[in-house]
Order: sequence, then structure tokens, then C-alpha cells
Amino acid sequence: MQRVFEALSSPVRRKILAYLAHADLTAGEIAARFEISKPAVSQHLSVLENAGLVTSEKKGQFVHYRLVAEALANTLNGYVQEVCPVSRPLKKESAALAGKASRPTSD
Amino acid sequence: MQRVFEALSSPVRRKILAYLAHADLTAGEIAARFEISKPAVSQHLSVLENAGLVTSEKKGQFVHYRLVAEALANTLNGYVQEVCPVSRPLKKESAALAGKASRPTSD
DNA sequence: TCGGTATTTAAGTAATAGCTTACACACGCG
DNA sequence: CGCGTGTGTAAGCTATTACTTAAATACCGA
Repeated sequence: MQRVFEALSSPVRRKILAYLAHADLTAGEIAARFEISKPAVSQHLSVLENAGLVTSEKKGQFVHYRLVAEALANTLNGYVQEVCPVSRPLKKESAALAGKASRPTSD
Repeated sequence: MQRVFEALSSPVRRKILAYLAHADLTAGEIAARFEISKPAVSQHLSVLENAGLVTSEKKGQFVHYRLVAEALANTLNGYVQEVCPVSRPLKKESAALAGKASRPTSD
């Protein structure tokens, strides 16, 4: 959970997730969408992967990155339910959606 | 939105929110729950307040802090819906819950 | 095998975040 | 008024983060 929130604190990383929400992309395709250097993007991708928000698969020379939407939804929804009494009514639905995704670890 | 995620990236600040989820507390009561100095806690509270996640009200010498649950739920639910196709079915319910809370600004 | 492309690792630097102590301010009460 | 308490501000230190360039690794195709 710490790693997830840490990962989400960067605008660049949130933008990467937004791109991956539409389609899987290679490291190079992602880097091309930013003005910063490729190694910088690669480091951001590592942070996202360590947080469990994306996964990577090497295909030949290319590394394809994919969003792990369940991890994101599970962690954020879980946190909101934990802190906000207001959202408790949604608990059941959200849990159902989280489905087979792994539970977020405690702080 | 940036400020919200930035605020949530700190374990101390998330813990503060957790305390405030149960009851309103004064700055001193919050500080007493941590081992760090009072000024440090005060700075964390400023970050949370700037993010719109808490509000403060001065009563005599004391400053009472209160969680703004709608802001937290609204921002996080909104972000999840934006990035995770999986959670789109919940959109309507979440929007209803968000209710009168202000919309999160774009990145 | 050689050369080019895709990606990551390494090393170094600059900006930022979080902490501490010391101080300042505001309030309530004797 | 003057003192103690609650809180926030200021200044300074340290550690971490985000970036850069240069180099290493891995793969494909001629």
C-alpha cells in the first residue's frame, strides 16, 4: 500500500497509468510520450512495477507494459472504505469487483 | 488531485486521516499519537489541509481538525474510475456518493 | 558474426521532503 | 498584566527523489 501511494504521487507515473489504461505499450512507446529521457521513464516504470500497478513482459527486444487495474482499484477502494465512513455502503460492490486481485497489505 | 496524492504518499499523513476518521481531534491530540515532534505533525497537517483532506477550526487555544471524507472519496473514486475500466460499472453509485463534494481538478 | 535498436543499469548532481530545535504568536486565567 | 499552554513559523540539516549522460546488456536481422 505504501508503494502504491508513493507510485501515485508522481504526475508522470499517473500519466503512464492513464496511457496503459487505453492500451498496452512498450517501454519505448511510453517514453516517446514524455519529454524526459528514456532512463527516467524506465525508472518510473520500475516504481510502478514494484508497486504492483503494472506488469512487464519481454517480447524479443521489446518490453510490453500492462496496467494491473485490479491492483489499483483494490488498493484505492480499500483505502477509501477504511477511512471514509461515507463510502461504506459501496463496500460489497467494490469487494466483488476486486475479485481475484490480491488484497492490499496493511500499511 | 496532485496535492491529494502527494498528501497520501506519507504513512504519517495516512495515519492522521485514519485517526480523524474516528473522531475530530486537536493538533495536540494528534501529535501525542506520534513520536515525532509537534512541529513535524503541524507540517503534516498543513499538507493535508492544503490538499483539502482536512479542515481546521480554532476554538480558543485549540485547533480542531476534521476529516473531509467526501474530498478523499471523491478524488480517489474519481481517479480509479478514470484509470480502471474494471470499475466503470460503479461510476453512477460513486458519483451519487460524492454528492455535494467538489469535483477533483484535472491533473 | 557484426551492427543497429530497445531497454536497463550505473554514476553523479540538483531539487525536494521531512525532521529537529529554537522561537514567535495567540489565548485563557490567576 | 504576566505566565503557562497550545499551536504554528523559521532556519537549518539530512536523506531521498528525480533527473541527466554514459555505458552495459539483450535481441534481431543482414
